[in-house]
Amino acid sequence: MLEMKVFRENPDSIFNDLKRRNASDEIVKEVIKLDKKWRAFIEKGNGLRAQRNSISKEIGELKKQGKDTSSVMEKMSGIKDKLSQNEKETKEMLDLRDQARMRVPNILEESVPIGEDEGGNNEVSSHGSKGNILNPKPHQEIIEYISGADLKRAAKISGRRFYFLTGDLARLEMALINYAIDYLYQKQYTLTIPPFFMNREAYEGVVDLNDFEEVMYKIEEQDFYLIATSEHPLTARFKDEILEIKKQPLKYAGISTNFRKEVGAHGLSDRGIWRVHQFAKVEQVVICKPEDSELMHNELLNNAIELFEGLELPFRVVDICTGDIGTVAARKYDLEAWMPASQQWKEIVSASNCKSYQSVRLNMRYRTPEGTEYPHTLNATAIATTRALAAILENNQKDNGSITIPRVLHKWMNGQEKIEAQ
RNA sequence: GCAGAGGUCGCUUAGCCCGGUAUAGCGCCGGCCUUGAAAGCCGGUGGGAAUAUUCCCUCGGGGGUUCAAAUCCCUCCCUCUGCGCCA
Repeated sequence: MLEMKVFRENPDSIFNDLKRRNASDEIVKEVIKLDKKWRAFIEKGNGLRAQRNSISKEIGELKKQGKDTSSVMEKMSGIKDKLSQNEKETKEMLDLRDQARMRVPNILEESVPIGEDEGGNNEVSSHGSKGNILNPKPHQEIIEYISGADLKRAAKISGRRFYFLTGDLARLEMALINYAIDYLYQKQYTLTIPPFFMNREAYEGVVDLNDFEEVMYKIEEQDFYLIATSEHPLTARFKDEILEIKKQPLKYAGISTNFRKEVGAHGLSDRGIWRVHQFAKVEQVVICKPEDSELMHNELLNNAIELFEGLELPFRVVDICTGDIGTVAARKYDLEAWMPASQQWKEIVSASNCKSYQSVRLNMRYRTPEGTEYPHTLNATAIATTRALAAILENNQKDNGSITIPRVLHKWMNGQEKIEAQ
């Protein structure tokens, strides 16, 4: 949600942004209109309350002196009626204003490329080499012959898009997690294991409202949603608080299982463990002063790049365009791994600068000499295990069916260097 | 889950019994002092609306009683202590 002062002082910045997104600006006009009405109600209410307070004082004085109060009491009852009517209208107007305001997307950074969909994304850089694999097998086949996962029985007891990770592949997942955690520890990110359930109110602070239908699972009959990423609890953690951000930004490494409905996703490219309802992810989360957020965005992106360079995987960095970026982020970069079997680049990391969009909704501020200010929030994948595993399986497959384990992971695999076909 | 005690401005805390504009300390910011700093002293330090100046809101959330609620009543949430249960 955008700060109200943007609508009041610089609405053109929103209108221009929506033009770049090729989106309607009706909703912005609605917010501005409702805000004016709300302010008129507030003023009227303040006047009534001022009257009420002064009459109330008068009554106190009169009673102290033992004088008659019936005439002022009568005046009071008229004011109280008007005030309760006004309070109802004021609240309604504020609710309407903020319902509309919630639907206005973040203002994008000016350099975000313009485009209709993912086809408009810009490749920024590429890393590693694609290798030379003869007849590469897709990861869902490799999983079978190394006995790395059991999707069939997972489907029997849970449903499609679930899996048992088994043996060396499960060990490899733990190695990836440890690899990411140790890397971020060295960069001063505080490891944080969050709650996996969050209530609706907190959740509204960090996501697009559509996500409630399309992404998060709701616990039946209870005000709980399963988290879709540790970014959500880590960012919502300081809701309604005034933080002390000294020099250093607040930096966290979140780790959790993530739960996603994946509504509407189908197709060949989603087989195996690429798109699943449940997966582990190490996430980077930063809360910082506005002036630091661009720098921190680069840091998060560089961390992801270094992690995947360490894994010796071929990947590229993509600058996400206006049509593909969504409502919350002001700038977003993805890392896309090269998948030899399908000959496609596929998303493995997403790094977003949300600016103050989340902190406004969360009512999370930090103290400055002049008062309070909304901090910027940023998030980026460090390693999402299932996708990293799929990329490793496809890129590291050998002619004899074995999989070489990236060197940086050996220390968490008891020195094991490859996974053999069973 | 049961019983008791609690939730007050960034943090700590007084006020609650007995209703009438929220107290003090710490931290932070500014000023004085100083070669510089510390200490000391002085002032400021939640949010909103409009501004020569003001006005309003804010004591965990919601509701009620009252001319008037941090204070009384109801309700929900959370924390602590003890008991119970438990990986």
